[in-house]
Amino acid sequence: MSSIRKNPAKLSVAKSSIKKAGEPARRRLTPVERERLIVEGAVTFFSEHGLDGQLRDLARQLGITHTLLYHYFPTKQALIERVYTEIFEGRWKPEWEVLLDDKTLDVPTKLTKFYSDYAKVILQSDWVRIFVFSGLSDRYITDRYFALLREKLFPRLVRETRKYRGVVSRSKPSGRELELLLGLHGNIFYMGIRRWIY
Amino acid sequence: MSSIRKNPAKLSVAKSSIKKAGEPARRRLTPVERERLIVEGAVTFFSEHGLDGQLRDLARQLGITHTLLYHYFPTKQALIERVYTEIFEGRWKPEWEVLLDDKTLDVPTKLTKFYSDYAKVILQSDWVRIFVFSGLSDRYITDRYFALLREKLFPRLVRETRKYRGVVSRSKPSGRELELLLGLHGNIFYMGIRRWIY
DNA sequence: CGAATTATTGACCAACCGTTAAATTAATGA
DNA sequence: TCATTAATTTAACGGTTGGTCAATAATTCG
Repeated sequence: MSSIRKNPAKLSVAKSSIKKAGEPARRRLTPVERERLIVEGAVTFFSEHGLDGQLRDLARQLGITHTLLYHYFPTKQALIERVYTEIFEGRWKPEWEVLLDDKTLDVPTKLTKFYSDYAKVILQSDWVRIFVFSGLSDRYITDRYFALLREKLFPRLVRETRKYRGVVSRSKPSGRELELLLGLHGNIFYMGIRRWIY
Repeated sequence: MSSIRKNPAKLSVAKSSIKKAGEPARRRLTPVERERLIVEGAVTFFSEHGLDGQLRDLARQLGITHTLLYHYFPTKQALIERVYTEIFEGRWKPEWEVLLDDKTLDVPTKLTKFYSDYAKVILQSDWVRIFVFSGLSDRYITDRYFALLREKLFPRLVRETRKYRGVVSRSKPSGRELELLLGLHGNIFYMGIRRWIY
């Protein structure tokens, strides 16, 4: 694009006085505001361009220089980790756990309610695309998310489906049970793939 | 890793005579042999590292220099296109079309036979991963593959399912019919995702 | 208003990456 | 054995990329 690499030195003084009419007199945000903009912009950006997307492009899209990103996040990986907590932990609803633990509801009702709402959260472009991008590269995000599922979701689902089947065992999930859970989760997730990836 | 960037000049003469015992006396292959090795190596490499994988890494894995790749393929994109034809066109079996056109077999038999064999071809690590990698980036490969499906497969499947349902129309596939086909194809493909991506 | 604070930028670096051109050297045939 | 061919390597270039740091300027406050 631009073939100019180095500007003549000592242009800065003149520059501030020139200030083309079109330029919107850049405002200075508080750290909280700026960080918010960066994180939200990063979610969109990485979901479109993948986790290999370049910080300079992200910065340009945000209307800032890429060096400013380093004022808020020490490394690119740190920014990516923040994106993870924003999307995958931030959109996790603790009320799901409450719902599945509710002893006044019957199992089919609980599961239906849960999966309906869970699907709404998961079936979003940024969620699905970032998840797949990570699965294809270092799996940092997918592994962390499955750890979340294993801790907060799977035990409850195993307990509920056993209750429904009249099984009383409290032993670890069998291979078949895990298969069922992954399959269930996968079928929802696959709807996202079809919608957002091809 | 290696901090040495530039070797002292004029080492080449000495080098050939040194030739460490471990070095396997590099052989010179015919263009056909070498190209085979490159294409097969590229399939594995790109399926592991994505289409953004670096030619220098691919070359190192092949035991050659990356510039030699340019002796066989003018650009990186040309190599990727070759990988596409190798995997997605090369593994397409014309006998599938013959099978679906066979008028002596009933529809369920044909469809079962076809999908069983088709799944075997699709459910391979390199096939699935390269397909997804492409879907996430420029879609060059996925678009081309769906064009292949639209031309050689979908018309036959629409015809067969209509025959099975007793419908005689020869009109273009309805939205519901396309949905069915994509869903069928997608469910098989999703098994690959579960197995090879996360 | 003038000084202090700090959000933001410009310049720069080292490593990386696709690509090109020239030099080298293993194989072939006369 | 030696000249020819061409497979393969060495060298280098222009552009890109994550990251560093000193300089700049918008805002705040005494």
